[in-house]
Amino acid sequence: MTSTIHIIDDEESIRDALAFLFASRGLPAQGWPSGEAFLEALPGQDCGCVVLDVRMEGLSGPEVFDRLRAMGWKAPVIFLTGHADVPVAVQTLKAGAFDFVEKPFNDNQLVDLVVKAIAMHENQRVLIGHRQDLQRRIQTLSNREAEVMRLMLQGNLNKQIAHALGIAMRTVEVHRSRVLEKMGVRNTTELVVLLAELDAS
Amino acid sequence: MTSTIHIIDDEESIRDALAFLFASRGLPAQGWPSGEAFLEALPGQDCGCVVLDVRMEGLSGPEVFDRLRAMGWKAPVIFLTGHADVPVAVQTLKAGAFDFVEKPFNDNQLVDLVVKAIAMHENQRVLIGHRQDLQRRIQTLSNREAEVMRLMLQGNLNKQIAHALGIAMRTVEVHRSRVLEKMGVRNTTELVVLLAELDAS
DNA sequence: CCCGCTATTGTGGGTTTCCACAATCGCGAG
DNA sequence: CTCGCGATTGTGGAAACCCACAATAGCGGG
Repeated sequence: MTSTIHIIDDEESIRDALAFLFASRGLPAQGWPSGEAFLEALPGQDCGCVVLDVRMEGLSGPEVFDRLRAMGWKAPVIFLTGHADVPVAVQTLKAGAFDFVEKPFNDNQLVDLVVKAIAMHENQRVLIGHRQDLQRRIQTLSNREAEVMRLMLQGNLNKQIAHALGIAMRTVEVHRSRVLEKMGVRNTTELVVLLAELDAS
Repeated sequence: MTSTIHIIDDEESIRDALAFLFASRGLPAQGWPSGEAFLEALPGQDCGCVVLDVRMEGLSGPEVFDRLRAMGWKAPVIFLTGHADVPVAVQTLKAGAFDFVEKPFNDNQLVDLVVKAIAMHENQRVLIGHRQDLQRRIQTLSNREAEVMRLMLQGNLNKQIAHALGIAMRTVEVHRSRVLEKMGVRNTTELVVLLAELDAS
């Protein structure tokens, strides 16, 4: 596992302790003294997970989280808090945070949590890649092809599509064939299955 | 909206205040003095939503929630708490609770929340109904028909299915036709679309 | 034993899908 | 103006799908 865990906390002792904990488990980690510093550097490529303190000088944890979400951030975010704050916990979880942990925490449990978060992120990265690949294929379709595909997906016969679009059935066959070729599938059934799999995730 | 809101709280004043609040907004409500009482009566048919206090004599809110989930309960559950308890909030939310609200709460916000929860439940009820209908149709298939359908859904030609099952292509045609008839669709595309839509929800 | 149901198979004919080969037209870019 | 691309269409032939009509065999229940 090569993903880096990014620890954002204005307390150096906490950052170092966590970095040491993760390093001792073979998990690469990097600390950031503030949300601002992290947002400015914004290391995205190798990020496996963010461990984010709620209370910080400057931008708070939830504020950093909002910024990340606003820019389409995908890596999981685990909040740490030393103060019981139910509304913040509820709000961040409902907004998509991976988890919310009170200090003091159990080392093993935090590591397990981080490992789970990284694994989930990895799975999602694969799915996102597939979805982007599918999107690229869809982008190669001409307008007409895309239109024919939409009607194909409704289970229409070629002659029904021809009638709907006011063109010859031979033309529908041409478009249909090109759609299947560009989408890399054998037939309409495979196309529906492919689109459905990625729609569901 | 005919769904009932079930309020579970061992404090009669809270139950009555909430029942009054909901009634004043045209939302039918019923109070229960304990989790035990609710679990014993277990009104399921008209339940739109459960509002559940965390701290109670006997079974606690989270314990009631666990019992409900264990029996496949579907209606949304909103927790109320007078004590900041982050781990409980996090755990119940991650276990599927609809929301977690600290007392004192804003009347309008709680009502909005309940209305949202009921609407979500209604949507899910419709989907569950569709899924059950689909399941019933699938149950009408003979073993052989179900087997042919599985291969159909993979985009196989009749002759491919015939080869895989070691039978004549004519037989595959017969099974295929009966599958489409029993599933109430025009062709394999409609069948895949139908199954995918309900799989995704 | 009879009946109903499922599984299986065949024949013949119609419909739909698929496509190689071929061609025209319109539009936009260089 | 030329070229490339997309949209459109036709011909002819093969493959795949669909099904009415017909039949046999096996199994379980009454």
